Amino acid sequence: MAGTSAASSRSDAVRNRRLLLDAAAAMFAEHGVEVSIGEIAQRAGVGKGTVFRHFSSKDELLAAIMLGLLGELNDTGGALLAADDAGLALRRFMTACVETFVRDRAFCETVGRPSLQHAQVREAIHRLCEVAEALTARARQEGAVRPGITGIDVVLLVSGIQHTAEPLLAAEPEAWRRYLELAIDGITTDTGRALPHPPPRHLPLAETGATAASPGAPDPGGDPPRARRPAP
Amino acid sequence: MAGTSAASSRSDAVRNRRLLLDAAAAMFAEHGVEVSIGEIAQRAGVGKGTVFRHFSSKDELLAAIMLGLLGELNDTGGALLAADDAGLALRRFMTACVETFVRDRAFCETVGRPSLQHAQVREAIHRLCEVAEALTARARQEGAVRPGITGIDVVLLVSGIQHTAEPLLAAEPEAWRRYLELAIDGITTDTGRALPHPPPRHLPLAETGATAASPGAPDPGGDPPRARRPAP
Amino acid sequence: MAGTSAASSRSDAVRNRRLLLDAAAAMFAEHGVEVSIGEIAQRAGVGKGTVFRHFSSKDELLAAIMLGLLGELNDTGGALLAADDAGLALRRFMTACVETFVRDRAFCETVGRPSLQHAQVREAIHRLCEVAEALTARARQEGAVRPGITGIDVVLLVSGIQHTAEPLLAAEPEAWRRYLELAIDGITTDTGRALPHPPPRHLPLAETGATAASPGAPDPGGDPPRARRPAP
Amino acid sequence: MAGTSAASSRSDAVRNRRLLLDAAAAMFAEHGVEVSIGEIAQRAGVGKGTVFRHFSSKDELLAAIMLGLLGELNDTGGALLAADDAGLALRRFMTACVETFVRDRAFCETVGRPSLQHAQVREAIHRLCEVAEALTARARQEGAVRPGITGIDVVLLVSGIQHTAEPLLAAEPEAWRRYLELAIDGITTDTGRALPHPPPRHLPLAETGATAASPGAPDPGGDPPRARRPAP
DNA sequence: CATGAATGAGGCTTCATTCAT
DNA sequence: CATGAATGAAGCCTCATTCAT
Repeated sequence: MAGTSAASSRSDAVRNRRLLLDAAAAMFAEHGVEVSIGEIAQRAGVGKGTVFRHFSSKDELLAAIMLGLLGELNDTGGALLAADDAGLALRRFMTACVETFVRDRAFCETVGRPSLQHAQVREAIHRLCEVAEALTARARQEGAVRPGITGIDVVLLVSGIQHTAEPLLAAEPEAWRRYLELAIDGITTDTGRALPHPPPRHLPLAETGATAASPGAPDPGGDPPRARRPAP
Repeated sequence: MAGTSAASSRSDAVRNRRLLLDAAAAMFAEHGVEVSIGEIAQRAGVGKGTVFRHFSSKDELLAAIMLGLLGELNDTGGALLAADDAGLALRRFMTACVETFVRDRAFCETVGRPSLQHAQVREAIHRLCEVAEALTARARQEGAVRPGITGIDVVLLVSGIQHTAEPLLAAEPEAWRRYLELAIDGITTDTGRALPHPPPRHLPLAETGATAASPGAPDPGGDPPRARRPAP
Repeated sequence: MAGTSAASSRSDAVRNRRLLLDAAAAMFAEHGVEVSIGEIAQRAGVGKGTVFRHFSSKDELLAAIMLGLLGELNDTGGALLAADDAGLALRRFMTACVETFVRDRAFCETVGRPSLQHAQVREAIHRLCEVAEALTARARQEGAVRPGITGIDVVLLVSGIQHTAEPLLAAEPEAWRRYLELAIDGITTDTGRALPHPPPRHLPLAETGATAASPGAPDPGGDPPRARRPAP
Repeated sequence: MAGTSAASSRSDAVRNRRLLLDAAAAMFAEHGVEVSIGEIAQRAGVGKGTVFRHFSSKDELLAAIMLGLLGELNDTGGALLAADDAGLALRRFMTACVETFVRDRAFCETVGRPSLQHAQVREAIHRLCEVAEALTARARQEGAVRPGITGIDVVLLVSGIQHTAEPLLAAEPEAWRRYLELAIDGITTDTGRALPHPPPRHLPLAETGATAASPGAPDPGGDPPRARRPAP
């Protein structure tokens, strides 16, 4: 019903997109990926249809938020490459990463999982690993981390740190610092002994049918590759 | 007691119960707690109703599986208390824990989360923390772990290790050993510096209002305690 | 598994039937016809299958109980036919009826409803109406009830009295006496004015396909004939 | 408020809501509260989900219908308070009530039962009792009803009248008039004898623990308060 | 004969997504 | 463009009845 005059459709849309991203970011952060589109729309003060006008699916919306956060981390990491103290830079990068994880439930559920369907998110995670690798390499050369530690290790660790601290966070929001410190100690101290498993070369990010899976056999039972356990 | 009940004596029922537990264990392990009762029943080769004959709800079934796994770990930990080398005993306990986590997606989603509704599971986790504390205390006295590390730290860490390695496991099922080693190095090496956050006193396990819930924080709107981030 | 010797199968069965009838009577009385077979079996201390050995369906079991109660009322009514004071006899019959209704939730839900499928129950209700008619006729002749009141009226009224008092019974178990008195006053006092609707000739008891309904058209949408209400 | 909400403004939604209410009213009237949401949706020609868009649960839908009917009766009663002939006004009120009961199976199953969970429905029934009391009081002063008859008596009686006539209604839709007349005669004629039970003070409407529930009777095992009969 | 295990249809409810207004 | 109404698949759970032990 037209409504308040011949509204400036363009700027309205821009504003709505902003409202939507903010609302979705907050809701995903608080409630995780399971939050319903309806709740996000309500928080944004728009209709549910508007969500789908701006984002073709819930996954796209989620991806947009995640890309924003990943972008921030990539920027942070990039800036830290210019720091003098490589060890401190790495520590700051890891701190920034854990803070992001700790703040955002959906980020935890999305990043570092092999079930990532979204190409751009995979790409951004890949870049994050590269940034982490660059920072780690500098720290390695400086002797600030033990040999064999890679950027992927670092990215995986920050995700794990959040998970470690998770049960405590409601009562003690800063508890993650304890486990970050432990992890940094773990990758810093050179015990002389080699780690029992070679460093990961790359982060395997699931693809629905890319290289290996022939399109004719799309894994009908389909599921994120996980779990073994032989029948007992 | 509820649901799990005593013995069903009849041989076919026992067999079906076994089939059911195995199927549920496998499905929960592979697909996590979200797997549907229908799929479990199908895998077990029984009707949906049969699941509910043996377990009064999906939660009871899940709890039965989780209690089994937690029981195994508790037994393992208990046995290791008799070992000579306390440091090695702790390592073996942590290894056993991570192996369980790594094998079982639902275990990861259930244990160490603050949203545990099931009293017996909470109790078993509590016992796991006590076993971990006993093992850790011995290792601490022996100097095998740095001061201030507690059993709860250990339990939280093994959960985090699984999470850290998770993206690699499909391609490299033993990758968790790398991160377990890092974590053990982290809690072993005494850097002299104190950790930035005091050790956790207890694992906060959600309760609907039972014993511990302070009357001042009734959380009426109810939600898994999680997430910060004020509205932007 | 034979068990405790070569049990006297005959007397066992008799005993079980008794246990079952008592348990079913109590459960139907307390919880109404919706009570589950499982609960009845449990209360009787027998297996669910035993219920179906003795009664081919839940309806048969229900009918057996109802027939017992109806039989008692018929006997009571029959005995009262020999009483001197016909008015008092009728009052006593009605009192006995209401007491039965008030004691038994399933009796209320079953008797006097047009949805009675069970031939023997229909027959017993029919007999109850005849007994009521005999008592009423005597009272009418004696001038103890106004003209035009029939046995069917009486049977319908006692059912209605229970229903009237129902909401009060939990708090005041004897409240039905108030409404029984009102009803008796209603059928006793001759106002001189004729009642606005002719006395019912017979109690229409539903049949699933007896006389009218051709077996080829078994009322597929099937439902107790009830309710009109044109679209408003 | 809940569920029913304000206006839906959009014309198709309004139309569907209307269709839904009509369909639900008809189905509840015909088949009682046990009718399934699926059947209601089908009758309305909408999807099952649409029902839940308009009403947050089956209970809310039922309550909406019941509140409508109770509202009509309350309005009718209120208007009759202005009538000259208080006795006639009461008769007309009772007639309107019975007509509503007789038309609607769910209304019978809902109103006057102690198992009412819905606060607004309880409230509306309470108001109905007040209206009935006002009408009855006027009739009492006028000598049109015998002493001691209350509004609650009247409300209970109309419910009982429906129940009395129920078995006849399919064959003789107006048969209730006979029993209404009897009931009116019962409460009109002053026999001089006091009724055997004191008039009900209030209609006990089940509450989960709200206002009136005496702390001494918390009914922990929970069950619709009903049934006596000790275990045999 | 008795048991209680298994079945499976059917009920309520949620939610991503589509589409008429 | 925005809206929010409609959809329908899917999930959990109950229970009368059948049947292997």
